[in-house]
Formats: sequence, structure tokens, C-alpha cells
Amino acid sequence: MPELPEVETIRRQLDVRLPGRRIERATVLDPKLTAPESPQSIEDGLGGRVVRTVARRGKYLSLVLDGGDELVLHLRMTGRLHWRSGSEVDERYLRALLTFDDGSTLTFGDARRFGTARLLRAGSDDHAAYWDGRVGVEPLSADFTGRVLAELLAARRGPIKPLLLNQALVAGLGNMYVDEALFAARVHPLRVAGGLDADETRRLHRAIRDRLRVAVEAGGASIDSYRDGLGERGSMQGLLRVHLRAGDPCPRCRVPVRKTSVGGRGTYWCPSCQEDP
DNA sequence: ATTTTCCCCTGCCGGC
DNA sequence: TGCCGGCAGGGGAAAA
Repeated sequence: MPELPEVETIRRQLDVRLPGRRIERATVLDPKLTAPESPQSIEDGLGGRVVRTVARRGKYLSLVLDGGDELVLHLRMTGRLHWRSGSEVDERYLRALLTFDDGSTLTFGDARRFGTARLLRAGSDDHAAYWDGRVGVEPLSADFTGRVLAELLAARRGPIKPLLLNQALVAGLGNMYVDEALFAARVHPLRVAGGLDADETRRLHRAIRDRLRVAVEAGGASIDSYRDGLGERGSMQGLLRVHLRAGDPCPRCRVPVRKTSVGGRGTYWCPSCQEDP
């Protein structure tokens, strides 16, 4: 599933290719992608525009256009963005297509059709209305300090894992990297968030940043449908320590990794390293 | 106010 | 071999 490292990998690839290119034509094949706005309206809004930069907020990817309009994309579960230098498009689950003035193309493929595309217009309240309260602190930014994490956890009575999955608090963590970060920090996923002591909070803060950095460096994890912006696999899947590894020996203590359900999400952890709450 | 449940959608996998 | 139920999960709305 595309989480922060996967989306950041795609962003970096697109940000050295798209800026300066003009969108010759936009085609939206699935009306659900742009709803409630119509495909026609989005196509008209994109045609002829030049991409200025490619940005990311949490798991959201934005093509910032000349004039300040912003095409916001979310890949959700199975979305894929694939840039090609030519117009030969081989995409099984194609939902949208951008053709640039030099003949290159960007496709949005998405087997399960959960992904979304919105066009935020400059000079309207689109930007504020869309972003307000949607995403919290960027975990790889300088803003995300140990103190900030401690403040987010303070007085929270719910378990730590669902809290870390809340995009409005920390932006970009998903099921996979939360499992990996909690393991690295030796914190059980069901611990009450506000009950972590100072040392545990500090370990968790470091673990989140470390795991995300390593994953970005590895180009993301291709555990199922994820491919990067050029259609290639990442290599983080081989570096996962507990996620999807039920029954395998814990890399730290050799006790078999276990799987349970937390907040309705498949959750992997080491019963020895991550003490019961 | 915060936390939990449900739903969207389709490929895949195990069981029979 | 083929059918079928269950599972996967990001996020947002609805319910608790």
C-alpha cells in the first residue's frame, strides 16, 4: 500500500520530469475518480496547463500548475502513477491519463478504484477547504520533534496504533510503517497512547523517522501492487521486520512474530520485544 | 469530544 | 477445475 515513503518516491521521480511540461490533453475514464466534480470539468481545467512542481503532503501527491491551481491525487490502496517518455500506454486498470506536449504520458491506474483526484482552484477557498484539518505534522520534517509527539500523545486514552494511523495528527503513516515503527521502538500496538513514558516516547519518535527514512532510501515497499513512478518495484519489502511476517523469528530475539487485529487492521508484533500493555 | 464501526471496490487465496 | 466466502486496508462519514 502506498504510504509516505512510496508516495515520496513517486514525487521525487515526477518532480524531475514533469515541471515545465505542458498538459496537452487530460482524459478521465472513471467518473468516480473526480467525483463530485465531473470528468469534463477536470479535463477542461487541466488542458493547456504547465506543471510547476510536484509536492506531497502525507500520502497526498499534488501537481502544482502555473497560476496556482493544484491537482491533488491520492492512491489509497491500489493506485499507481506511471510516467512514460512515450505515448504507448500499457495500463490494465487505467482511470485517467495526462498527455504532455512532448509526447510523454502520466497514467493513473487503480484496480480497486479507491483513489481520488481533485482540482483545487487558485483564488477560491478550495485550498483551505480541502486541506484544513486533513493532514497533521510531516514526520520527516523538522517540525516533528520528540516534544511534538509527546504533546500529541498526552491525555489520549486510545491505543497507540490507531492514533498513529490518524492522518490529522501525523501525516503519512499507514498500517505497514506503524507496525515497523512500533516494533523498532519496542512498544506494543495496544498500549494506551497517553501512557507512554518519556523514554518510550523518545524511542517511538526516533523509530518513526528512522523507518520512514530507510523506506524512502529503499524506494518504498512493493508488497503487492505498489510500483514507483516509472513502473519499477521498491526494495523495502525485504527490509520489513515484522509486517506480513507472522510465524517468522523476530530479528531481535527469535521468538515467532505474531499477528492480531487492532482497530480492524492486521497487526504484526513480537510478543517478547513488545511487552503486553 | 473523542473513539469505534461501517462502507467503498476488486483481486486474491484457501477451502471444499 | 471451479465456485464462494472471507480478507485486505486508506480515509471519510456515520454511529456510539
